[in-house]
Parts: sequence; C-alpha cells; structure tokens
Amino acid sequence: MKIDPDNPADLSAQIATAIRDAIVSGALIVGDRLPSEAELAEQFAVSRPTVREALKRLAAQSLIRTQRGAFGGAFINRLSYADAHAQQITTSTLLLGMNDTSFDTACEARFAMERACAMLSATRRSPDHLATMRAEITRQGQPGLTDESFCASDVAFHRALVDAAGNPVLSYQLAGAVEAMQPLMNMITFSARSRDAIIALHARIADTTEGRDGPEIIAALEELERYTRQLAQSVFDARAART
Amino acid sequence: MKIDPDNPADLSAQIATAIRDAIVSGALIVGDRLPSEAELAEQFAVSRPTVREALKRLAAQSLIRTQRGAFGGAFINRLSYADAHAQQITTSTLLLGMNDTSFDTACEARFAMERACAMLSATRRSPDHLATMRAEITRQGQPGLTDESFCASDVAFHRALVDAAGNPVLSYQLAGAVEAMQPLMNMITFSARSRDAIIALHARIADTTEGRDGPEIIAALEELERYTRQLAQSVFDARAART
DNA sequence: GCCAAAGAATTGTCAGACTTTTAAATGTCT
DNA sequence: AGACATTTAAAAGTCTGACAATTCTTTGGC
Repeated sequence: MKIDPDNPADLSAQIATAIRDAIVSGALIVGDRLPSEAELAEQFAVSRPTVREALKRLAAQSLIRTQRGAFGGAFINRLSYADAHAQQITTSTLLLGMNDTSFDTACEARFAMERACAMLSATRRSPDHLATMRAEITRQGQPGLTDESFCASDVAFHRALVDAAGNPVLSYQLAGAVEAMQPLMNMITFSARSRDAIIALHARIADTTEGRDGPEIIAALEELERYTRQLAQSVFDARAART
Repeated sequence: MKIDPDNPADLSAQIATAIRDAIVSGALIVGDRLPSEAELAEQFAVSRPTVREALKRLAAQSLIRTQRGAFGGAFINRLSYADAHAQQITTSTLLLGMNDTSFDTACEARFAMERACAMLSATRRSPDHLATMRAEITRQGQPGLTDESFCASDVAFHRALVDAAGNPVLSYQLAGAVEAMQPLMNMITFSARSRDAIIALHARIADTTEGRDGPEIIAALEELERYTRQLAQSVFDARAART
C-alpha cells in the first residue's frame, strides 16, 4: 500500500483510496484492525492529521468504525443493509433534487422497478407484510392527515410490498427509488378525491398480493403509476398557469 | 446550524451532519460556497483540524468539492449521475461481498430489475445501443478471451440494454445490481459450451430488442437467468464435492 | 477471590506555524 | 489604452507537538 507524494491529489484522498482498495479487493476483511493512526502516519510518511482525514473519509462511507481507548483503533466495518440503505436514500434524494430530473422520469423508474418485485411478492408475501399494507391503508384514510404524513404512509405501504419479495438486495435497491421520490411527491397536494382513488388502488394491490395474483398486482401498479403521473401533471399545469 | 459539545459523538461527525442536512434540505444549494475553514472553526467553536475532518467526510460522499487559492473554499457539488454511479457500485459490491449474500439472491434481484427495463428498452432503443450490444456479442465470441474479460463484456452488454431504456434513474439504480455482481460472476469458469449458450441468448436479446418485442426480451432474460443460476449451481456443487 | 486503583494504548481535540496554490489587483511597458 | 508581468492576499494542504478523554489490562490491597 503506497502513495505518491508528488501526486497533485490530496494525500488524505490517496491514503483513503489505498485503504478502500484493500478493503474492496479483500486484502482487509471485516473485523480487521488497521494500524493505529501513529503507525499509519509513519507507514505513509505523513502526519497524523493527514491520516485522520483519510480515516474520516472512510468512516463517512461506513467502511470503518473507530473505537477509542486501549486496544481501540479503526476496524473494518461490516457494511450492513441498513447502512447501505440510508446512504442510498441520501444519494438518490440529492441526485433527483440536484439534476432537475423530471417527475416523470423518476416515477417511471420507480414503478418499473416496483413492478419487478410484484411476481416475487405474490409468491413470498407473509401475513406480516399484508398486515403492514392493510395498516397503512387504514392510516391513509384517516381524516385530518397532512399531505406529508399521507406521503410517508404511502412510502411505508410500498416498502412493505417490496420487502414482501423477500430479497434484501431488491429491498435495498428499491429503497432509493421509492423513498427518494418522497420530496417530489410532497410537492403534490392530495385532495380528498385523489386520496380516495389512491387508497382504492392500494387496497386492490393488497388484495391481489393476498391472492398471490402477480399479473394483477402489476396491472394495479400500472394504473397507480398512470394516476400518479396524471395527478402530478395537473399540479404542474396549475402551477404554470398561475405564473 | 449548531452542534452540541456535550454530545458523545465526534464533533467532526456532528458538523458534517449539520452541513449535510443543510444540503439535503435545500438551505445550501449547488454552487454555494461554504465559509472558509477558519470561519467555520470559529462558528462551531472548534479547531480547524476538526472542521477539516468534517469537510473530508462530506467530500468522501461527493457532497462538496474544495478548491485551493484565493477565492477558493468548499463548494456544494452537483452530485452527478457518474459520481453516484461509482459510489453505488462500490457500495453494492461491498454489500454483496460482506454479507454472504447468496448468488441466487443477487442474481434474482439483478434479473428482476433488468426485466423491468425491457419494455422501455424495446420502445426507446437507439441504433447506438444496438451497435454496442452487437459489438459486445462479437467480443464475447473471440477465442482466447479470459473469463474476466468475458464477464466484463457481459456487463457492458447488459449496461447497453439498460441504458437503452433511456431513463438515467433506472441506469443508475441498475448499475449497482449489474456491476456489483461481476465479482460473483468472476468466480465462475465459463467453458466454451456455456459461453456459446450465453452468446446465443445475448443474440436473441439483441434481436428482440431490435424488433422492439418487449415480452420476448423478457422471455430471453428469463432463460438467461435460469441458465446463469444453473451454471453457478454446478460450479458450487463441484467445489463442494472437491472438499 | 474480589474489588479498586494505577498504567498504558489509542482516538479526539486543540493551537500555531509553514507551504502551496490560485486569482485578483497592481504596476509596467509598448 | 491595452497587453503582459509582478505582487499580494486568501485559502486549502500539511506538519509538529501537546493535552484530554476513553477504555482495556494489570497490579495491589483487603
């Protein structure tokens, strides 16, 4: 593991990359302890603050965790699905927010992926998942619910559908697509009538999931996508007309 | 933007979180310049190295970029699809590598998502995408190709199929699923016969994509998934028998 | 044998200094 | 006046050295 002091890039970035490569390549495995900061500083021939900056970069990606005290140090972290999940959502949210991705594009991607789960969810859904879906539907029908809470419940409903597929890799990937759309969805005002329509579609999805009818789940999702995009369109049109 | 000096968490982590929240919430927007390190140190009542550690954390996630010199500083970065892409692949690769995710689970997720692109790819594929797919198929048939190169070409082929859907959000999401599987695929030895079978399926995918026949693309992908899993199974069986 | 205190290792934080880079401002020449 | 060279100031990058906080191990006392 070497760095090039003549490289114009930051030394801390180079060190971080060197260690990251060692992790990705498998040279360092979960639970391994890195040398202490002082030792790393000596090895790379840099000062301790520089090493620390490198370690913070890795910590920001959940690649390592540090522990103080004797026999403490920096340890290679097992990247949990939960960690990856959280990062994924942040990244996706920023990506959508910063690149003026159109609502349609995001919506299309989200529903395309969600439909990909449908067949699996039909096969593997457990009573737990169904219960969550039903509970969220009930929540969505409660009067006085803010638009934001309605959206949050919507996300929870769809998460349950995705999780029902019983594939953690899919759940992780979908998290970005589904949850990152929440800020976009929050821009929509949901009238009582449109809420009713969405709830009815959710009920249809729950029913078909319970009946393990994959194609029908897909059909319901397609209709929900159509409705959502139409709703967004009318909101945007109204906003455009107002200016 | 405040931090709590009594919080047991690292000050640098708190500062990084505070700034990240400001970015995600939209209080800081792309191109904005953060105060200089010295000013931030004063604002948060910490030392400059601590501020720097916080900034490195953000830089590791491509949230900011720094520039030296007069009128330099830390600027809110536009998170590009390319950056997000790269991060996504690293994260997904580690996730699969560290959590002994089964080949079947990863494979299932990957093909489920890829099938989700099929209908869109059928509609939107351009001559460019088709040309890339054909070129990779030719490459895959060349004698003397290493297993690793074969896998790389396989990834390129599938990326072209995904990109043909013309939805950058989908491309970004799929990148993780498709490219992160490469290390797993690299564990497989591809015999001449199995390569031929895969190439034939790729050709079928290219043909049906050219013919804009969505359902047939899906059928071909399903067959490819079946074949891939079967191949992996036999490799694992053989490995198990040898021990 | 058990509990408390001392010790050592290690990360977290600070203060201050120096170097390097970069762009703006200034000066100089044609 | 305009183009080019020089100076200057601001900022990140790096280093040194120190001290504080934390946590495990070992030792000592009862």
